[in-house]
Order: sequence, then C-alpha cells, then structure tokens
Amino acid sequence: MAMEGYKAAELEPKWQAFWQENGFYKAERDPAQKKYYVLEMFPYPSGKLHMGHMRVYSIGDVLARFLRMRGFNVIHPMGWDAFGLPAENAAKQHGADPGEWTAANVKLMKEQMNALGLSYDWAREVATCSPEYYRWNQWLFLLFYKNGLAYKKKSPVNWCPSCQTVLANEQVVDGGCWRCGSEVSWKELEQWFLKITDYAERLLEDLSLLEGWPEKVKIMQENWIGRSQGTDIVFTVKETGDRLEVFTTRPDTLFGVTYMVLAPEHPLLPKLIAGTPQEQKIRDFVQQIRRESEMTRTSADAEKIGLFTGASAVNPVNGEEIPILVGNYVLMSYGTGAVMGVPAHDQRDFLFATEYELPVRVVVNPPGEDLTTSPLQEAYEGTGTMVNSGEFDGLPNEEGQRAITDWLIQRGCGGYRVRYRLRDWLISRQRYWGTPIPIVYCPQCGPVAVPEEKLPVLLPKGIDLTGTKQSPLLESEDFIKTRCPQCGREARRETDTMDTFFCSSWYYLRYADPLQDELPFDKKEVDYWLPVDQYIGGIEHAVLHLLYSRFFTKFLLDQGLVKIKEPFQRLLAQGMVYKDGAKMSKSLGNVVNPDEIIARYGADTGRLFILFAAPPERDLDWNEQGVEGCYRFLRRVWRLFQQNMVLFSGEAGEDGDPPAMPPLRRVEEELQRAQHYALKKVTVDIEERFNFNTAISAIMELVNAVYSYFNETGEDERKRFAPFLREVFRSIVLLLAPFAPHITEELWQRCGYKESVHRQRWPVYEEKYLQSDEMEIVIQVNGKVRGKMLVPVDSPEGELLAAVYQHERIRPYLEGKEVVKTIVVPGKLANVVVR
RNA sequence: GCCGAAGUGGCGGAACCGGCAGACGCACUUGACUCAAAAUCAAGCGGAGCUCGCUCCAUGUGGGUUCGAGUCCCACCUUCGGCACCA
Repeated sequence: MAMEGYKAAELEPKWQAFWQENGFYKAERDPAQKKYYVLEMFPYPSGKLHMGHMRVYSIGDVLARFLRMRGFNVIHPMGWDAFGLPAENAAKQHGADPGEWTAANVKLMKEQMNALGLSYDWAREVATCSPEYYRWNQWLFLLFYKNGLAYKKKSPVNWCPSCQTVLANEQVVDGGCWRCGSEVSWKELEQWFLKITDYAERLLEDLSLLEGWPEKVKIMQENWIGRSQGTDIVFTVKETGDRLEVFTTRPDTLFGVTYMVLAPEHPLLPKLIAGTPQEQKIRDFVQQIRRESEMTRTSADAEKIGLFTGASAVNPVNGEEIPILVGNYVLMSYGTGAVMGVPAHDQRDFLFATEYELPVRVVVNPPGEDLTTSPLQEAYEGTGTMVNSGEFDGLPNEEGQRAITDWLIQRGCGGYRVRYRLRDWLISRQRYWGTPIPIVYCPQCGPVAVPEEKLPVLLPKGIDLTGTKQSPLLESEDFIKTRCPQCGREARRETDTMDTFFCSSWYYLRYADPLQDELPFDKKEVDYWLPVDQYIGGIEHAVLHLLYSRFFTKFLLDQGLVKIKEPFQRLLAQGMVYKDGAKMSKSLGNVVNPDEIIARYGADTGRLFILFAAPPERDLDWNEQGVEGCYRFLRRVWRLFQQNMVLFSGEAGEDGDPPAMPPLRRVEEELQRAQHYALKKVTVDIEERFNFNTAISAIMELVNAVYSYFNETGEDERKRFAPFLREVFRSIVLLLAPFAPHITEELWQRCGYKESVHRQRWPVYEEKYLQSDEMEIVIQVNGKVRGKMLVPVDSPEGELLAAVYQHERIRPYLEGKEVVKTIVVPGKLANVVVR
C-alpha cells in the first residue's frame, strides 16, 4: 500500500478554517482562571509581511500555544498601527485614498497571518486609524492637556525636509530621520509637546522593576533619560547685574572657573552685546549657527567656536570677574544654556581654553602630586585634594562638592539640582494621515479643548495631499472652520495631527476591551488582563515605543485608569533576519517572502526553521537549505506516524482485550528515557529560556531515538509494546504542537483522537524515568580524560575509586606514581591526581 | 571618546552550576535501495600524527586561578549595537 505523503498545502488551510470556525483562540475574562497576556508589537500595514514579522509572530505564537496547553487563560491579540506616512505617500503617488489603501493592506496581511497558522483572537483586533480607536487618542490627549501635561510652545524643532514634518528627539537617528534617513534640519515652530520629563525620575527608577527585560534595553533607556546630579550656580553679570545661572556636576572646581560660555540662543545674549562693537559680528555668528542642522552642530568633531561678548560674570564664591563668551557647542536645550569653563579639570574646556588663550587654574591636586607648579599638558579629571580654593583648601574634592554647594545655598546663589537629558516629547505632525489634535483656536478664548461629547474630531476625506501648505489639513476649509466650544464664535481647528507613537503607546490596553465606547477601556477588563506578561518585538523600539508606553502607563496609573506601574512584565527583543549575511532588501534582490515559503513548504516548515536557526534574541541568517532540513524533519515525522498507525488501531492488541504489556526491556527503557528527557528539555527551553532552537533539536533527538529503536526491533515487538510506544508518539505530537500546529493537528486526528491537539494539556515529564540504574562516568588522571566506565548510580565513592584504580586504561597512568588527591563528582566523573 | 554585547568545525548553532567541546541541523563523503536519478534508510565527518588502538593540538590573542576553564579573573585584538560637545 502506497503511503500517503505529507501535503502541507492541503492540510494547513483545512485546519486554519477549522480553528477559525470554532473560535479556538477567543479569550474571555475569567477571574477564576490565571491569565497570560502574550503580545507581539503590532505591524504597520504596509501590505506585505516580511521575514522580520514572520519571526516575531512565530515566537509569540509558540508561547501562546504553549501557555494555553499549560492551562493559562491566554490572551493573544493582534491589530494595526495604521496611521502613518506610507499611506499618505501612496495617496500622492497613485491617487489612492489613504483609508482604502490601508484597509486593503490590512486584509492582505491578515490573510498572510492566518496562513501562518497564528492563533490570534481576531475579535479583539484594533486599527488605530479607525475613528473608534483614534477617538480615544483624542480623549487621552485631552486628559494630558487638562493635567497640564500637553502644552504648546514655540521652539526650534527637528524638521525632516523629505517627510515634510517635525520629529521627536527619539526619532532622530544619527542626525537623520528614523523613517527615511534624510538629514534633519531645524525649524522654529509652535508645536504640541507631552511633558514626559515630569516622569523622568519614575521612568528611570522603575526600570529596576523590569526583571524580565534585557539588560541592554534598560541601559539604553537609562542613557536616554540621562540623569545627572549636580549643582546650579548663580553668577552675576557685572555690566547689567543680571543673574546668570549655570549647571555643573563639578561644583568643587568652582574656584577654577576662568570663563563662561553661553548658547547662541541664550536669552540674555542680546542684552549683553547691545551697543557693543562686536554686536553685529555676534549676531551674524548666531544666525549662522541657527541655520546649521543639529547634526553638524552637535557632531563631536565639529570645531568649537567661541566669541567674546565683552561682558563679564562675577563668580559668587570669590568675586572674580571672568569673560563671557558665546559658543556653538553650548546647547540651550540642556541645563541652563550656559556653562562655566574649568580648563584645568575638564579636557574639553582645556582644549578650548588653549585655543582661545584663556587662563588655566588648578584647583584639585591628584594624591601625592602638585599640578600647580608647572603648566598642564592636559586636564586632570580625577579625584584629589582641593587647592587654590580659599576656605575649602585641603578638602577631598568629593567633600568639596557638598561643602561648596552648601555654601552657595546659604548665600542664595545656588543649590543641588538633578537634570535629565530627556526632553519633552514633541507629538505634533504636519501630516494628514494621523489623529487630529482636538483643539480649537478661538480669537476670543484662545486654545480651547474640544468637549468630550464632541469626540472624535473626524479626519476629513478627500483632501488634496499634493498641496503645498505647511500641513495638509490646512487645505480643507470645511475642517478648519468651526465654532468655539466656549463662546460659540467662529474659530479654527488645530491642523496638526499626532505622532503615530501616541497611538501605539496604549493599544495594548485597548485589546483588553476593544469595543468599549464609553471609555478607552473598562477598568475591570484591564485590571484582569494587564500587564502584558510577555512582550515581543524588535530592538529598534528600545527607547521610542517602549519608553512612551511606560510613560502612558504611569500617567494612567496617576489618573486611576489602570493599577499597574509598568505595562510590559517581560520583554523579548528579537534579532533581525538576514540573508547571506546581508540585510534583506529589494535593492540587493535577496528578499525571501513568507508567502513563497508557505507555498513551497508550508507554514509549519517556515515556522520551524525560523525558530530553529538561531535563538530569538540573536540575528538570524535565512538559509534555504536549512529550510529544506526542517521540511525533511516534518516529513520524517509524518512517515513515522503513517508507518505505525497500527499502534493506534485495534490491531495492536491482537486478542481484542487490552493485552498485558510485558515489562519494558533495556531498549524500551532507553527510549522512555529519551522521551522524558525531551519532555523536560522542551518545557524548560520554552518556559524559562525562550530557546526554541534547542527545544526543537530535543524533539528531533526524540524522533531519531524512535527511528533507531525501530531499527533494532521487529514488527512483533512493536505490537507487544504498543501501549508504551503510543505514549512516545503522543509525546512527539504534543511537543511539536506549538511549533508546527497544522501537521500535529492532522496527525493527532489520524491517531484517532477527537479533540484538538491544541486543547490538550502539556505533557509532564517524570523524574523517575530520567534515571538509570547505571551511569557512564568519565575517568580523568590529572584532569585529562583517560577512560570511561559504567557504574551503578549510587555506588559509594570508595567502591568507585577502587574500580577506577583497577581500570585497564587507567592503571598505566598510575604506575610508579603517588596519588595526591581524588575528586569524585557524582554521576559525572572521577579525577585522580598523581605525582 | 563613553556604555554594552559577541568572538566555538566548511556553515547555522549546542554545551544551563567550572566536569567527555562541537548536541541538533545544513553542506560534504561512503554504503544500501534503484536500470538510473530523486526521495528514503544506514554510516562517517575539527586539525595533525600513528603501530588503527590511541596520542598530541584545538573555543579571537597573551597571561592567571583550579585537580580540571569555551565557562571564572586580568590585559589585549576584532566585530556588532547604543550614546556621543549633556556641562
């Protein structure tokens, strides 16, 4: 009889339809059950899944399926990060409606996801571009606004000339736009910001709660927040009497200050230079700096330029007068926009002072050295003893930091200060395809929030996106013209839309209650399902999306809308997918699409390979032959079952009644050990280590073990041990089920089981089957392996050593030597040290 | 420059607590089946030496700790990632 071959193309759609029709992956709140929230970062609906998607979603699906089998009430939702620039560009290029274009893409990608056999609860699907969703963006924006956390201000902002919109700091990568790479320039614009800086300390502190996050991501966030503890010091401008504040982390070097530098944008600057001979020169300089992009201006190798203003500042600690300069390297956006120059103890200042022939004064001596006697060759940035510092001389400089700051506090000219590198989050975008910011400008009342019951402010349709106005919404008179919600007079709407990261900062909460139309989500649902227990996504969001989401969660906690401090309990940052060592890209022509893989081998093979080729957090190289290998493995499993279906039929027990199975022999016991070893290994690898690659290899080993068992035994033995072999076969299917859901469902059904394999409990290993009465131990002499032997498991050390000394391979090494020491590691090895 | 991660066969990768380095897979070689091929099954597969049983060498480099180091410590090299005038 010809054996039926493995036909993925037939069985995969069959089972996908079956799961769908039977609502297999619907999740319901059930306080009696322990929940588990598995979430993968939702995609932008570009129209096509790529390998990176296939990888994240495969990882998430294995976890979701595994955890269901472990008995958790698993929520595994999916949706669409559907606002954004590509839809708008498609509209410009092909005249498509962004909404229709997006909807068509969503449909395509959803089909692809289903073809991969991903176990999503589609009843919870959300699309951020639907009014039912973005309405709550607006609602949340107003909540921020009412709490003083959303504000508008005019400031120099990052501008991407190609995307024609502003960018948040987090979205500027190496001086270029995160999306298109174009060099980012400056623009002075009135823009909406969210006050994420109010949460800087908590965002930093609570990183310690995130035990399940990769250290790397936490460090990146820590650096981004950039907390720095220091002192604010008030100098006085001699000529005008103005206060001039600086921030420093080295107040101990205050006596070493020999000049001061202001940022070109410093508000005091025009006053300082007014009417001086150098006024015009400095104005030109400032103009020139402002035209430069942030990239040029802040790149580390840009030349440091300083110009003397002619004014001088008075050092509060010693009344000394020092020159005030203006410099291109001082940033208005950090600290106070003014820095004190201490050339002796800061290498940057040292180089600058040398260039401009400013004095260098040592105020900290390294232990056992005196730097004051000869000219410095470089700055001394280390610790030491204070000198040239009046009453503070002789103090260790760390103490001096406190002493000087306290001294300043007493005289009202300074104090301790913590500063952050983090800036407020700029959320305005001059784009069409985004959430309209729900604000109305009234000539009488100023900016007014759109009342809650008037939400959503709908995005108008039929806008000419090829227009040249600052923002596409300015093209629509119908949209702009409105009435003031307060006084009813004619007013105009805000035309900026929100950064799409706003949408993705809370979508994981909406999944808990996706149809809710009274609130963004019902607290009851969110309190049950949240936090996300396992979040999976790309490392590229280490700062952006993950920081914003943490910020939202903390704000919502303060507002009493959620009761969690952190949204994502555990985070898995998966690596990238490469092909032949290079990034997959159209220009290289090395793109492999999930579609092709599904068509050629089936989803199960594709999933298996992408999980087998590398551990999830590492980069993965796509290799066609590796895919073949996984395909071969699945066919091998298929054949194994097809050839042994008799085990599952009545024929196994010839007489009809269940035959008494004879006691297992050594060969069966070994197979049983392999079985339970795999049960243990796969469980631990998925649950504790996310090492799907080694989990899969353990299943392969078990299959290999079955093959070799069959090689060593005959037909009748298989029949005799059928009940045992059935258990082994069941284990294989169950272990493989999360990875290859279709083939396992088919095999399970063919074995005669009625209920789905995905509704089974995860098999549990038994320690007793892992043990053997004999073990092979390694014998070493002086730490080198010299032999092996089989010993009873719990043979006492003495007996074991006696056997070692008698061992024919070992004896030659011991002859004429003195045994100095012996080491016995139970179950592993015996080492004899001789001299 | 600062912070972080990683360097293991021809390749992807194992080795979890310091205990047989190279699991599993790919590629390759050989045998069986076949008219032949594919598929499949079986066997081999880090390097060198040789009396074919072993011996020596081998986890980026150089040191160290230890009976024993891919694993721990010190220094260095290389690659990748993040930050980068942050006062």
